[in-house]
Amino acid sequence: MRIALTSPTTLTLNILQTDTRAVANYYAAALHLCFHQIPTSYSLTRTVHAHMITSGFNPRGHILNRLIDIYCKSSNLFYALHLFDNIPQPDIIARTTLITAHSAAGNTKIAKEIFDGTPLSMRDRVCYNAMITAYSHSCDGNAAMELFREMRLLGFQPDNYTFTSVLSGLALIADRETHCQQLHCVVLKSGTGFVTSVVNALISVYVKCASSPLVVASSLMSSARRLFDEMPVKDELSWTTIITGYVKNDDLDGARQVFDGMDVKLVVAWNSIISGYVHKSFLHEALRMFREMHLLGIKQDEFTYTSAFSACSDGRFYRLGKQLHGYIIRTENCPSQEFLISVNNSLISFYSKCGMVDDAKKIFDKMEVRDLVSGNAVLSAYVNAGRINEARSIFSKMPERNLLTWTVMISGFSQNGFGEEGIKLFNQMRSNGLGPCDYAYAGAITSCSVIAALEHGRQLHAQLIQSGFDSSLSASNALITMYARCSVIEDASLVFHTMSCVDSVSWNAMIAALGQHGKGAQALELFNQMLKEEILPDRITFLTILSACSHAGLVREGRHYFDSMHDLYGITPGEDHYGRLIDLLCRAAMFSEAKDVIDMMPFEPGAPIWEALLSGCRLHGNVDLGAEAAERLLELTPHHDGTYVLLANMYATAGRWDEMAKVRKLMRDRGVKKEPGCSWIEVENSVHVFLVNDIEHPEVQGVYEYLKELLPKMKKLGYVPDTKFALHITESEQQESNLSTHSEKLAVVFGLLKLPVGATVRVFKNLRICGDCHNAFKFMSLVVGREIVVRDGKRFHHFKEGQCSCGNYW
DNA sequence: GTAGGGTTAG
Repeated sequence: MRIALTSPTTLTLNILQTDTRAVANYYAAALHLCFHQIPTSYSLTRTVHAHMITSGFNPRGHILNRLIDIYCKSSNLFYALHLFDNIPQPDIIARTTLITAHSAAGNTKIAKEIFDGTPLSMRDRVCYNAMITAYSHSCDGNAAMELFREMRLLGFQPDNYTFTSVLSGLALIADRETHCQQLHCVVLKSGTGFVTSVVNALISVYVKCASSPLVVASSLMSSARRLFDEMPVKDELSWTTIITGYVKNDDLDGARQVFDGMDVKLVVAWNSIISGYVHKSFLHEALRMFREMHLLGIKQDEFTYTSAFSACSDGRFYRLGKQLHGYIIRTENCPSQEFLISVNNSLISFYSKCGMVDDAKKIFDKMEVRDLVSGNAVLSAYVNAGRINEARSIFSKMPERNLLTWTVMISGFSQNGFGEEGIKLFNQMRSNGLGPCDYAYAGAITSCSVIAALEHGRQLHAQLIQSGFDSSLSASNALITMYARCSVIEDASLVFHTMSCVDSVSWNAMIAALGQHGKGAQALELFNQMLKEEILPDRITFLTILSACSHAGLVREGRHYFDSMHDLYGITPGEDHYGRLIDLLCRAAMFSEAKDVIDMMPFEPGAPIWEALLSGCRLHGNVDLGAEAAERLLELTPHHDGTYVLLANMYATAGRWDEMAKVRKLMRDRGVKKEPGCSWIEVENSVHVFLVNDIEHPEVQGVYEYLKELLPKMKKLGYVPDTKFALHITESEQQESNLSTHSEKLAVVFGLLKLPVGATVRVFKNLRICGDCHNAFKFMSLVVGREIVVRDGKRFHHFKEGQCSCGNYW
């Protein structure tokens, strides 16, 4: 008999004897050689196995087990299983081998079948260990825990392996303090409390349990720390487990303390701390450590770089990010594929977040190998830049998608006003078998608010509750806005007031809901309540507040809040805030004050400022100032059609028809498609157009006459509020008031009244139904005795018998 | 044991 290993993959087989015992020994030795070449020994093993078959040798017992083991370990489960199935009475070793192999291959179900098929009398500790590992591996912590209990009840003594597996399984379901402590006791009693791997696993359970929202993190982290401090032997894992534990529990000082005590600081530890600083937005500190690491000559890896780019995505560090990009290209001579994918992915997101979408796309295009994250990153780059068509095209070409991909696209649609497509995509995602997460729900709900699909929104709300996501902040915040935009402000309020925890987004949403419904005073009341509860207002809160003041004509209050923004809350007003302030002043016809604000602004006025001024001038027919604003606006954004429309309407409001005619000629010459002061009403594919401010237009004349007639009746029935309401019909009435009900809307009503009952009506354009308009519509429905339905791109309103409801329409 | 891709408010 001769066995020779001539090369790593060749085995010379030579059988000279027929003594079965000797043959068995011979094969055992051959398999021993194969075993030591796992995982590349597959063909070698096949040769030995084939040899057995041709020579009539029937492998049994430990030889068969070894063969199964090798097949399993060299990723050939198929052969292993085939062999196993032909064993009349497989012993515990064969079974355990297969359980381990199936578990490693991710097939817990088969592992469980084998385990369940193993008689109790045959089971041993190793077999239990294997099955517990299988459960932990498949993230089934409960099953792991249960089997651990069963094992102990049956009198098996757990060992290191048992504890490590059951602890790693338990880490998945760690949300109960008692669980950890019980297991801790068992570990101590078993005498394995000094084994490094077991203590590491125990620390890991404490750490994960501390991250659970249901427990007090600090005491669990202290237990973990005590375990760590008392460990007789610490390995790399011990250090990183405790450091990342602190980082995950937002205790960067704790992490830092342990980190500083490390003799040899591991790259993983650096990375973990740096990423912690980035997540907590301590960007300077993150970058400081990054630099320190670099100066100390520690080799930085893809994890370090991705955190660094994430820090640089803030915009303040754009140049640094660019430099780092160049540095990596220069110094990484032979980067691995993993390195390239990770770093490029983070570069895509870096460039995109700094507003350089095309640079982000360039990185994506240049990548030789991409993964799902690359696709998602470039998709969200386009979505955030509002380039929805490019996003759509990326989405359709993506070779694989996950929940995140769908969520990005759904919210991309909703953010860009494509509500129907958002809802459609959400449904498609579900029919593809992907369970929505709360972010996806938030996107779908926002889609509903975009098209005012109240009934659909209500259904989603119900499903949200059913699937247990109703505690989700983002979904609830989206619900507030959905109900508000569908004019069911009571439901918006109900969602807000029943939320178990709210954030500034929730407050902003609710304040905006009130402000948009003309309830300016209530909006301010809620804002003050927010301050009382010590929630810090942010930039958006102030935008909302300024709008609310503007709509309610609360000039003094608006100015006060504008000033307090900087003085009390340290928020520097941006151009958008100045825009709202100017809007506020102009609506109150305080033009010289508005002009003063523009002159004193710390930056050059841009398009939003001039636009606010122009709209104010349009409202009051302030032709001179308006013309100046329009001129500036046309210099800055020459292709923006809205400017022409505003300008034309301004002249119309002032009754300067010659100038208006000039603007309209200009519009025709420059190919502007929009009509000044128009509303479109589409009825079963035909479109009626009403030119509202063009007094000479016969349809508009009709509207004006009609409204003039109705106004006294409205006042009599109380549909006109006491103050600050005006139908935009006569010059004198306009001057009386700070506000104007958009005459476009009234034109729409006028048009609707002439339509057959039940006709499908879609109203395009940005016709927001403010509180005043609401009253006018209610009144119309009462007077003319028919239902009026308005879909204004944002909301859906159903007026009937002098009331408005927005339900039961979709 | 570490990273990179998401949401909601104007």
